[in-house]
Amino acid sequence: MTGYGQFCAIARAHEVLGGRWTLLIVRELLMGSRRFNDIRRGIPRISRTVLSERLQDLVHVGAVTRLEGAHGPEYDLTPAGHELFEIIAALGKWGQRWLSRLAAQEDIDLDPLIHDMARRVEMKRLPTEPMVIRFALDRQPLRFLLLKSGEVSACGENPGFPEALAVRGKLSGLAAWWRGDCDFAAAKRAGLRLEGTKAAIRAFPTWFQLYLLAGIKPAPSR
Amino acid sequence: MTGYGQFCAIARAHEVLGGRWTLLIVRELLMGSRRFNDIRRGIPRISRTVLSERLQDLVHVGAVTRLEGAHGPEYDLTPAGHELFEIIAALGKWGQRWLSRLAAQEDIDLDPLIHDMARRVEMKRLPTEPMVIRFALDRQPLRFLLLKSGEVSACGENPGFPEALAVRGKLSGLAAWWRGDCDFAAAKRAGLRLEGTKAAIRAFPTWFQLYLLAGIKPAPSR
DNA sequence: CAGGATCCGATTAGATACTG
DNA sequence: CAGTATCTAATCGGATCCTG
Repeated sequence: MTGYGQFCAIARAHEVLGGRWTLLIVRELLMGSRRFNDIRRGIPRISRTVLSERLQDLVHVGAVTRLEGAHGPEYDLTPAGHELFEIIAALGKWGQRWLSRLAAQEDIDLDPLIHDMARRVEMKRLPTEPMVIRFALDRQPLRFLLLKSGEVSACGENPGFPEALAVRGKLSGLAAWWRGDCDFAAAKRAGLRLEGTKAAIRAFPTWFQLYLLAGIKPAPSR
Repeated sequence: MTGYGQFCAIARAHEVLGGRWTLLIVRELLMGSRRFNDIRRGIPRISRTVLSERLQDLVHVGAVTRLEGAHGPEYDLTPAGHELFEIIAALGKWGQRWLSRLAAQEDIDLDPLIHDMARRVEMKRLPTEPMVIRFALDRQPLRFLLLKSGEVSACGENPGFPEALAVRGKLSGLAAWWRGDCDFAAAKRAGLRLEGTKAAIRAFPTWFQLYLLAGIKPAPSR
């Protein structure tokens, strides 16, 4: 069957937005991604085929525009698309409040996390010298985060700057800290490790604004 | 693949709530349905198998409880489930504002509409005498709405009261009026017909509070 | 009424290869 | 880089039959 057969706006909205991946793509656009492969970096498990389909669907329902930019296609939200923020925010708030946060969230990828961290670097707090942070976590692919004034980017090999810090150990610890579940000391106790100069180790947690929803804390016990 | 592999609460919430039908079931529970087949009346296209699965999933994530009532199982929302209202409301608001309302919404079922109308009868405005309204629309199954003081119910045959009114013609017109897209006169011009005494025909639109989201109007042009 | 169990067809998604 | 085309594998959903 294809539709819900309902007059109700909730059902009709869910028909066009409820598909797998769709709202995650909108989330990426809300966070500022514009290019096809930029969106993919935030959602690495989506296939190109499906991303392409979903973007076309979103254009079709009027939430997204596709424009030929100077360096290739660019996607952007329409006014209707921007209003999807309310839905995304409500989903995120509910998730932060009610989904078990300490549960063994082992099946996550590093790339979306790095992608988010790169977007939320506090430039002003960075040392003036350019540097690179190495992420060598669990079974994740090796990643490097380049931090220099006015430029932050993630890549698979050191782009040629001094390695100020290495992040090792358990990805789940890094994610728990980033999500606002625990402070950095607890993340270390959960198996995250930093290696580098004492100064860099101490400063690292201050270089970022945490995850956008980190301030939303779990609902009281149960 | 099963999960999105993301740390993000939006993605994690979507993993447990984003399945087909799931949020519609929550909508029904928010509207007051408690019994298995009561939920089905509001969502006739769901199969019993899937409804059963989805309810179990919702119990598993902690949004719903299942209790053995005197007359069989009853489902209810937990505190976490009640907070899903924010997501549902955001979805509904977006749908009312941005989804084309006049588009040929021909593929809808009468039953969910009657189900909703039955919930939103304005008792005080009803005549004192019990009565029945016949719904004979398009290719929809014949339905009867029994209105008597303190009791409203929909059924497939006249339960034995005078038929004050018959509603005929196009279901899409009735739905458009109910959703708040047009007034009743416009619904008639779109192919809806009422048959009965002049007084009943005039009074009919006043017997109901319209659809919960009827007050949310479309976003300005485009 | 409220499901569980099974089977089978429809849909969807991922992998792969190819294009401008 | 940004896709499209095609094939196949996995998943999902509906119909049917059965139970307490």
